Amino acid sequence: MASASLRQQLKKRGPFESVEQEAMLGILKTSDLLENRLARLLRQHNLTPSQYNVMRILRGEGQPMPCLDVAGRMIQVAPAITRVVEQLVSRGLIDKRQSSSDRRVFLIEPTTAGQRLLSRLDEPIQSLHRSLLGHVPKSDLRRLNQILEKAREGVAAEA
Amino acid sequence: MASASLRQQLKKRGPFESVEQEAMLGILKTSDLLENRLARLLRQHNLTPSQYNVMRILRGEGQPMPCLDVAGRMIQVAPAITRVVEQLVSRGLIDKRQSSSDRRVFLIEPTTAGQRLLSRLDEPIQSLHRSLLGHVPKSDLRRLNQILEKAREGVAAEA
DNA sequence: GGCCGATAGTTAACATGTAAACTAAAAGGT
DNA sequence: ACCTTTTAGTTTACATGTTAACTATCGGCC
Repeated sequence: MASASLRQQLKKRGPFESVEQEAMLGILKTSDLLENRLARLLRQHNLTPSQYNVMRILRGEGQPMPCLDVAGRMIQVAPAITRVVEQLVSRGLIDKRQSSSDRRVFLIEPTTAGQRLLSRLDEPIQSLHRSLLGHVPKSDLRRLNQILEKAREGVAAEA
Repeated sequence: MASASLRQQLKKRGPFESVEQEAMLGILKTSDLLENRLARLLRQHNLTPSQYNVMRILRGEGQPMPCLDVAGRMIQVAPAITRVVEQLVSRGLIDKRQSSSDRRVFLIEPTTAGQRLLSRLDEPIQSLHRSLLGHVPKSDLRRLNQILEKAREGVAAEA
């Protein structure tokens, strides 16, 4: 193993140059892994992650919501929402109607079909979450959530 | 605030249904935030995140590397690499040559121009990392890295 | 030595995300 | 009332990622 460790010595200036960098890469990589799994599950129900997100946000809100408000809660940018909303409307999962008080805004909300689909997904999604992260102790996950939230606050702040 | 808390009571079954779900969403959201910032910085140097990743992996390896090995270290799938490699070759940042021992494999490595570009990016990238995550105590980041690694192990395992 | 499965990589078709320019309606100042 | 600015949303053009089908080469096996 002498040559292997020699090569390591040559090629690595230490695996990471800073804790921040390691955290950055770790978050991005973990996120990709998780998102892949989620996408795979949703595809079985003919939903993309974006479509699912929109539905989930609408349910969380509990009342009709302007398109751009939905976009604001995702990372996505306006034009992406326009398309996703089109798709969901054409599949009969949400309704879209022009607001009477401000004719610029279009309000969207789930149809009953959309609500049913979302309910059917609750169990599989929960069970995916458990199967993906269930092996991590809950205390660690709580700690993780705290730290991530702290991280996001700072990122949003220095806009 | 009576009506607000009433509405909350109606529309929320608690913000999350499980720690796992909260962690999942937290990771995905944080990752999106960070990736956006990184992409913005890289764009100023005419690089996409994928292109930068390929370059970084090649530098880390320290010797010519088959295309698919590079793909393996990213989340990406083969065809994506083909295109990214094309772009990098056409911009003179990497070299690509057919292996003599196995003519199926194409080895890629950074050109000196590529190495220079990468070096020029080191400082801005580090400084981005610090500006994005510098407000989180290092001990928290170390803990975060541990937990994320643990999470990834389990996810990879239950393939 | 010729077939057969596996592997490296590419091509093509398509869904998704992003940026920039545009339309329509509201808000506000004069 | 009119004109300018702002805001909600769409359209267009393009870069990126993903899947499936394909080519070329290797390796083993008979």
